[in-house]
Amino acid sequence: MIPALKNIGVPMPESALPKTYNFAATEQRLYQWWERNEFFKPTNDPNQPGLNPAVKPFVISIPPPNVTGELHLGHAMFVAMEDLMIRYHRMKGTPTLWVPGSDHAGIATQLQVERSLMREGLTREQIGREEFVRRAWEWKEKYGGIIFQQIRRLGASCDWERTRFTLDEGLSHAVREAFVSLYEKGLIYRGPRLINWSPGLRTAVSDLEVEYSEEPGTLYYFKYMLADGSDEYIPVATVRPETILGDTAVAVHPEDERYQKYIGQKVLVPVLGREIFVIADEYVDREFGTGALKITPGHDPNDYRIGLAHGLEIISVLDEAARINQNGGIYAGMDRFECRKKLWKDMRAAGLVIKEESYMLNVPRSQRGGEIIEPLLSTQWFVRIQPLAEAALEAVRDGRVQIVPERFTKVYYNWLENIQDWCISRQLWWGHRIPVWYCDDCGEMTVSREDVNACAHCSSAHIHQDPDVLDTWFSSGLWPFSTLGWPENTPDLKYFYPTSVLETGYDILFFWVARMIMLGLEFTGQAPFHTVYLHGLIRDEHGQKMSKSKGNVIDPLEVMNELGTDALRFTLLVGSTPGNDMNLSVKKVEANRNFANKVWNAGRFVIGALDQAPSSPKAGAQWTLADSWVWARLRSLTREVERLFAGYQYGEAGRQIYEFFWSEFADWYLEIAKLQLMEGGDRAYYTASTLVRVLDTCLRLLHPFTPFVTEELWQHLKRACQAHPADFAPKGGWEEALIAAHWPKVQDDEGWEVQKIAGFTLVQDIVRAIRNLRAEKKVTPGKKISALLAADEKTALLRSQQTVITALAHLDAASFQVVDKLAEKPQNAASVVLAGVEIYLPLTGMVDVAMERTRLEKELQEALLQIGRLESLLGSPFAQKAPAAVVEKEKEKLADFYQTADKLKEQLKSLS
RNA sequence: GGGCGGUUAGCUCAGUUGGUUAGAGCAUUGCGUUGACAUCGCAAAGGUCGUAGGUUCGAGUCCUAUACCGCCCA
Repeated sequence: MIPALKNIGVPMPESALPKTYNFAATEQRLYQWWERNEFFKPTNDPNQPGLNPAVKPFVISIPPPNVTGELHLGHAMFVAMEDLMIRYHRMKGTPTLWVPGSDHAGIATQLQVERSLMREGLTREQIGREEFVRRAWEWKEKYGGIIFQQIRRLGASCDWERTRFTLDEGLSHAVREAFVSLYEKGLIYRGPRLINWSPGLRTAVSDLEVEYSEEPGTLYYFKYMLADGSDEYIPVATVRPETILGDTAVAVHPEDERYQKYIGQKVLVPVLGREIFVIADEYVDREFGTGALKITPGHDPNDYRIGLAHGLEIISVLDEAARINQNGGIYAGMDRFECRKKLWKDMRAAGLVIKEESYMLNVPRSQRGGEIIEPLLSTQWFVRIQPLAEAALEAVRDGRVQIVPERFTKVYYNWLENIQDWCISRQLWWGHRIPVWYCDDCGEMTVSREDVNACAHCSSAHIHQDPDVLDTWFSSGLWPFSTLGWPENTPDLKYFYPTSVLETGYDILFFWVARMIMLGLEFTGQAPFHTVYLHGLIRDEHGQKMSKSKGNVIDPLEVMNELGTDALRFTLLVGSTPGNDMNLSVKKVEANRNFANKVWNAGRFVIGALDQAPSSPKAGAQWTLADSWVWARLRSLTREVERLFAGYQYGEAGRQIYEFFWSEFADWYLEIAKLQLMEGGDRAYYTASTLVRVLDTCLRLLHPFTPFVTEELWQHLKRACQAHPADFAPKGGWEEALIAAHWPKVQDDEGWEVQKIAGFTLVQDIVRAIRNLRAEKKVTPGKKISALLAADEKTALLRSQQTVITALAHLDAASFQVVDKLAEKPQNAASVVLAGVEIYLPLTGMVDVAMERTRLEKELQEALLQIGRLESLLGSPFAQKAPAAVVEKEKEKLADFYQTADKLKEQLKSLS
């Protein structure tokens, strides 16, 4: 169903087509035209009368970009991929919905607003929470639309009327519902845990937001003196001396003979002099360091676990800014790294230092700021993730969700099988505030979907809401259904959920995809999509990560400005394979800009060709060899594209369309069409018809890749055809727009194709051979020469193709001759043999007999080589074991080479 | 430590049920412009498909081992 066109201007200018495709004058105009004519809206809309609920829609939720983010190639990639899928399904006639939206991006946005405050000399603490949030919204209103405009430039055919934002009322409602519902089920809890603390941002972050980087550091060896006053000590090694201040045990392996005697004894914490026990734990690696391990449960995840197991005291020695707190005695107030130096110095003075060693550290750094993350004991909110994870694992295991490429399923399993509870509270101001109120009187918590004024337990009005907000990914995790209206059972949710494909980069498989599956299953009972398609990351042309500091960033907007959106899209789509990173260079985009121009010019030619076609044919179609060939090839291409699309092989499909369009349709058929048009009459009529059909089909196949140039050209084509009395309309007539035109139908071969393709291939080979020979003999391209072909059983075929061969090989038609056999070889002729066809180019005065002999001998040798190869192949078990068709093919080749060799021998004889 | 990916032409990459002379774009070389396109055309050169084994009539493609590069998890 195509929406009716409103009368709001034509989609193209009236003037004749320019020689070069002008993307700058096209893209915006077409985009607006599509959007205004509601081509981006689903054709079967549950909010409109006449919904057919039985028709299954195709739905994608956009991976929401940061609301104040700027377009980068990652966006360009997902837009290109998703728009391709959307356009394809739309053309197939499926009701299609692509839901756009953006993410409030807690940390990123808050930082931006803080930065702008800083320019006014303000901090967020100074202006207070309420004012800060107000300003953040202001910021969002001001800059939040930019990313959408940029995504529009990429040609994204989203339904913009359904645009969502994670902090919208509806989505906030969904977040509340999700939080409270999980809490009520006991799947959300609050408590002190060792979490990852970002001292710069002053907030907790989740495990996923920590990245580990290998960095050179030092392993510090020192003495843990026994508390009994003896000189004995246990040597201990650490990479973080400042945490010594928080040590609450020294652990050794229970079977370690060196230290067994100390187990249960007390040792003294350096400088502080605190007494702590020596404990035994199998976790200790006897080979590492000294084999004795200091235990700091307050500042190391592994120590934390040991601490819990042994009931050790947990001492936190760092504050929110990672400065030493009062537990650090004389070091209180010092920065963590400063303290490290000072303490070590003091220990050295105290004679406790043994040695230092260079050591490769695994430093936890913030994914956001890059600062060193501190494991810190802190009271936070967590999602008890195991039950959710198990359901999410099952959904992939039993195939309800399919991950493409398949290898990522293993990564997915591995992560979910070892998942830790998810810390969801953030000490930020920009985000969904945690819907929990604490009572100042009775101390109880009130967890509520609605804002409350009184404690649910004692009715006290002395309550305060939890100051923290939720991890942005908590709201993103609800995205596929919250954007459709959940928790309300809206018509959109009923009809469009579950969505179809979730397309994104593999780098957020855990952050986002896994969480959507978990939360989707939990809240809707259904997997939020049936397929996860993961694309790779985009790097520079040498595989380096793009970064501002390296200066190798390619700005998609600049590329689009210079080379056009279609060129960029085609490059991203065709240059990548699922799940693999791609290296992008502007050179590649240029090549594809050229392709868009090629399409444009082929289109200009076809449109011009209409003038040469009579208004109606006198008789039924008499297809030429070229007509049949191009048609057969096109149908084969259509089948291939369909097959590849079904397997998410979009890149390969694009390459094949490119290949066909340029190397077959433009290079060969168009050239032959010129000849056929010149014949006039029915020949011209049917040629024009073929040109239109092939171009039309190609534009359809290409449209999901390069929407702009194809739509523009197609509109021109349609208009030109309609102006022609014959119309040449495709089956079913011309649709309003290519974006809503039907996708080419796959058709099976009818039997005649193989022979036509073989015949035409021979013509191509002969033309190429002649061109080759001419180039070799330095015959100027303009010069028409005569040719003589001896073609045996191919004679009739080649005679019928005389016009084609002579024109494409620049031969003199009058003296072109195809004969069955030659009684006598022509003298002074350059010759070549090809699939049993002898080709002679009489080049009087230009043929050096000796050189000709050498060349022919070389060719003969090659033929004999092949004969040898094929004979031994066919003499081997291959002949019995390989499928008959494969064997037959080889036999035919052998026969051809026999013929060729014989003829070469004769030619050589006649030369002497 | 575990897992995954890559290794194919000078560069960047395709090559998905194994089918027998391995493809493209860019770069290089030669020739060429009076109407589709110089954002082009015609032609040329360029590869023991990382290495070593194995399976098979047949391996770039499947299996095993291994080297190097990269990524993810711990």
